[in-house]
Amino acid sequence: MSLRRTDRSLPIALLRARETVMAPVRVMLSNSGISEQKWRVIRVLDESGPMEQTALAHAACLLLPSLTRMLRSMEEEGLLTRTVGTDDKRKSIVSITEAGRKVLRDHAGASAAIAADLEARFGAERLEELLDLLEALTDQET
Amino acid sequence: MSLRRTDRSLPIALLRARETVMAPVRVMLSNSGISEQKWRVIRVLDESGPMEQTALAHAACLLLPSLTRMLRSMEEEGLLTRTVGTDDKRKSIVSITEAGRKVLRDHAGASAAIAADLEARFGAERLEELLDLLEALTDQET
DNA sequence: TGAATTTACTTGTCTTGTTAAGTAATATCG
DNA sequence: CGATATTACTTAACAAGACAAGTAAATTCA
Repeated sequence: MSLRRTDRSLPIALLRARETVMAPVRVMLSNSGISEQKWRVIRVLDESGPMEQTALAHAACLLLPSLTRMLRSMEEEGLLTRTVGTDDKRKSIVSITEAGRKVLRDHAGASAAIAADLEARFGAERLEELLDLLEALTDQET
Repeated sequence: MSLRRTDRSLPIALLRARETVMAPVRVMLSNSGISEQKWRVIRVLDESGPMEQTALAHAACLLLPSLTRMLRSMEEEGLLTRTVGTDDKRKSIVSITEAGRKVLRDHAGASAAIAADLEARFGAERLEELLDLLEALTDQET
């Protein structure tokens, strides 16, 4: 009963692939003062509109405690707002602000350039294939 | 210049896929008292033999400062040993111990079962295809 | 209706991620 | 040879990951 070679272990392969892909993104983000996690939060909010924290945490791949702390500082920075749910007062609805959208706009060009470079070097077709497989895998075990 | 849909963003797709795949692994590891990161370290050491910290950090996808801290506690737990390099005294060579190997053996069965379950549900062929694409992606930008 | 659950966060604690700065050993270059 | 890099870690400080416990607002159900 022996273990798989680490480069054929899916969790490890996913992690290594992500580290590779993130390298240029980290450079971009370090020039913006925003963390990788906050970048995901505002992207999800911009894409999906105002949403509850639980849904936001799930979509941005964050745990609720981490999100709670981040939202506090992001609210102070003016990137988003939180309002108590009208129907259900336990919920808090998070919305992106214009300042938040500006951060996205300010880096959309660099972000697109990084994606385009990857697509050119890895191949558009293989990239689509990979994204399809990843999406299928994620949908697998909901 | 707009951003890619988050489920078509490779960094985010990789992260989401990994979260999905890791769920059962986390359950297994929580029953062992060992963290996901320490699990990677002993797997790499078992696979590749004694190695320097820089190489180990790279192979296990950890930053050196994180590794430094982890190695201290793992050494105390008896999972591995560190020796100063003979030729170059800056280097420290890390080796897995018998106790470390025992941790691997103790969970190899559960680990293989999780991998087999995934393979069965996702399909062996698609899994190989996905691993090939991930490996190609990782090799892309060395 | 009201006691017991469940849900949606929040807080606390500890480990790990991340960046910058520090230290000691080795390599390089004038 | 000796001053100056460079390399291989280590330490420090703060953000984020992870798990457990806490709180307040719904929901369920006897």
